[in-house]
Amino acid sequence: MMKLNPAQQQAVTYVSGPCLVLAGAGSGKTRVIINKIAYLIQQCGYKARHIAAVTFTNKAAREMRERVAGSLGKAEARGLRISTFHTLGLDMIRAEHKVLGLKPGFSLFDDQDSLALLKELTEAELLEDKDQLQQLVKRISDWKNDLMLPAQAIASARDAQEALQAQLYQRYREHMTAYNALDFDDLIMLPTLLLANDEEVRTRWQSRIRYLLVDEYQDTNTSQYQLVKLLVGERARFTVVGDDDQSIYSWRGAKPQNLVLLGKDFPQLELVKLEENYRSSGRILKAANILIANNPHVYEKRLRSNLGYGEPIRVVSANNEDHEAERVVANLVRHKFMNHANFKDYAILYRGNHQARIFEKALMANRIPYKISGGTSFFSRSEIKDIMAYLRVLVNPDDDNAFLRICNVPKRGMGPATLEKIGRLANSKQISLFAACFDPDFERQLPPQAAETAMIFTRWLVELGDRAVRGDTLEALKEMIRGINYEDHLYDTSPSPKAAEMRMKNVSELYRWITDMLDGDELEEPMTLEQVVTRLTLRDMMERSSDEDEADQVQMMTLHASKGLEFPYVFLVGAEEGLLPHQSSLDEGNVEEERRLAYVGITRAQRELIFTLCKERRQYGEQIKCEPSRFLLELPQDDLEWEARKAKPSAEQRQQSGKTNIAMLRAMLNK
DNA sequence: ACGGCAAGGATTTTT
DNA sequence: TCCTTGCCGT
Repeated sequence: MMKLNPAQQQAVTYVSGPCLVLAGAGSGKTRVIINKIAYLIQQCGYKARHIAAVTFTNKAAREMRERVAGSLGKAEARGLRISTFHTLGLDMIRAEHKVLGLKPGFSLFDDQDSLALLKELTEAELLEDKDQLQQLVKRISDWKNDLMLPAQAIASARDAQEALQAQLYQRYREHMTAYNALDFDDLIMLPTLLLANDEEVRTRWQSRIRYLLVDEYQDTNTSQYQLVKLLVGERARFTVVGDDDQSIYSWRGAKPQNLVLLGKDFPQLELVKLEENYRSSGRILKAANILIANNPHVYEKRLRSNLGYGEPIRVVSANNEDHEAERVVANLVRHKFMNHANFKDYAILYRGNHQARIFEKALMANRIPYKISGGTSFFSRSEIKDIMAYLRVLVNPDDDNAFLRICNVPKRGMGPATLEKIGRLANSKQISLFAACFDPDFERQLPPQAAETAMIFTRWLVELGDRAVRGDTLEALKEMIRGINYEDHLYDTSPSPKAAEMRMKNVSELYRWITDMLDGDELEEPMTLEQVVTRLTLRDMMERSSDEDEADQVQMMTLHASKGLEFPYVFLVGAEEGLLPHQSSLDEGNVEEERRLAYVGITRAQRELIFTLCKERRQYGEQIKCEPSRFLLELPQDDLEWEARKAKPSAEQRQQSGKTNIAMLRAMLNK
């Protein structure tokens, strides 16, 4: 409390009504949330179990949980609810599963699972276009985010295309119900609809959560905001923290307009701006402010630096992308040597994952340790999906998707022909594949050999599942991995023994997470296998031992992934038209989000910022000429140091940039 | 069941 | 260009 600035203090102590904290980059918003939770408990008489804080990422939730535990002590923090939106929804669904008509032990489908199911459903239709499949996925997600059930979607369809999509939405829903499965969007939609329609449930949750805090509010979508509104009710005791300038997920349904909506829905809203920045040098902040001023704003905000003015921002140009990577590495090495810095003080930020490869190559060639965050995630590796599918079947045998994945992996002679027959039986009786294997007709409709293998397998699973639920979960798990000879399977199917080894290491890693979660620790309660499986699908695993965090490695990630982080020295690479304002965003006329993305990147830097760009770049096999990003031209040129390599913007380009600014200003005034 | 080859696609991806 | 996907042949 002592160390808060006046604005932060106001944000913390205003508790009598709805509160919006506009928190600029690096303005100490997490601190405000932590302090506010403590203030609510210690000064305002709130019980910890009546307070909930929601974030978007598990990482953010975990960090918050740790910091609160550190400042409050374990006893006082007991019962405090700090989770992601999705985990909160999951908890609510679990508590209310009877009302929702769900059997306990339901499966959670991740995006890939849902996509696979939809693919299957659309195969019968004349929807062969993969583009149309993508559209369908998006449409269903949109419907769910707008809290529309299939019946409403069908009723409100405006054309044949939409009507077909609505029909498929309904079939999708039916299949999910049959599998006893939910997808990510359901985790928000179902609790929200339940609260909206059931007064008893609503008042129960409103009395359970009496103060609500929301982090990264600008990233909420419609249903998430509805959930917030329903949870806080008339009393409206809540604080949301957000920054419209850091809204970079609108392509995923985030509605930064929710910030404006909040003022309309709650006229008594208290607005607090955090404009003091504790992260970056004055020059970096000035650049960021000037850049983002090109976007229209509902709430004006200007970050002030507490630190010195700092070094000039450099713009390094290269002939092509290989040269770009070389120059970054050369600059980095020289800089590190002159400043006695560590590798982990440097970040290379880029727009698209594909850009990473070339930098990876250059770093490797120079024996520089690096770490790439993001990219193909742990959970999309096939070996992890396999084991997860096994676990899902143990917990929920009706999960046909998971069952299909594992029944012949490793190969046990349950090939397509057998499955086809089981599928037909299951279909005719309206039961799951697994249940079909226990049907009285099962043995009559299958060749003896096939029936035999299927029965041995399913009975083995039942036995394992029983054991896992009854008590010795760990033993059951161990036996399962041993029982399927998974290690042999990996060696059989991997291109090299080395790859198999890697994959087995991943499996062991997963196994370790599972055991940790089953056992629990001082911050987390022990979980049941059922809980472990859903939490893992939500990517919410316990912190693995921190040997990686300590390592001295150059940090590489996309601009999106960098949000919330900070680094002493930042290379923002590929600052070119078509790449940083990405071409597809230009096509859609959404430069503003790209500008925010650049803003996020710039404000990651604490001490120094270096942009790089190429004169030409190979794209889809052909060389294309590159122009400097318009964002570079929007920055204060006095603070930029263009590296002489003859890529200075021409007078014509400056003129162009000036024109667009005027056009934008006009657009703003017209609004 | 698996390797070979052609075609197609190539932002971002908190859960 | 270079990766993934899917189809086809053995």
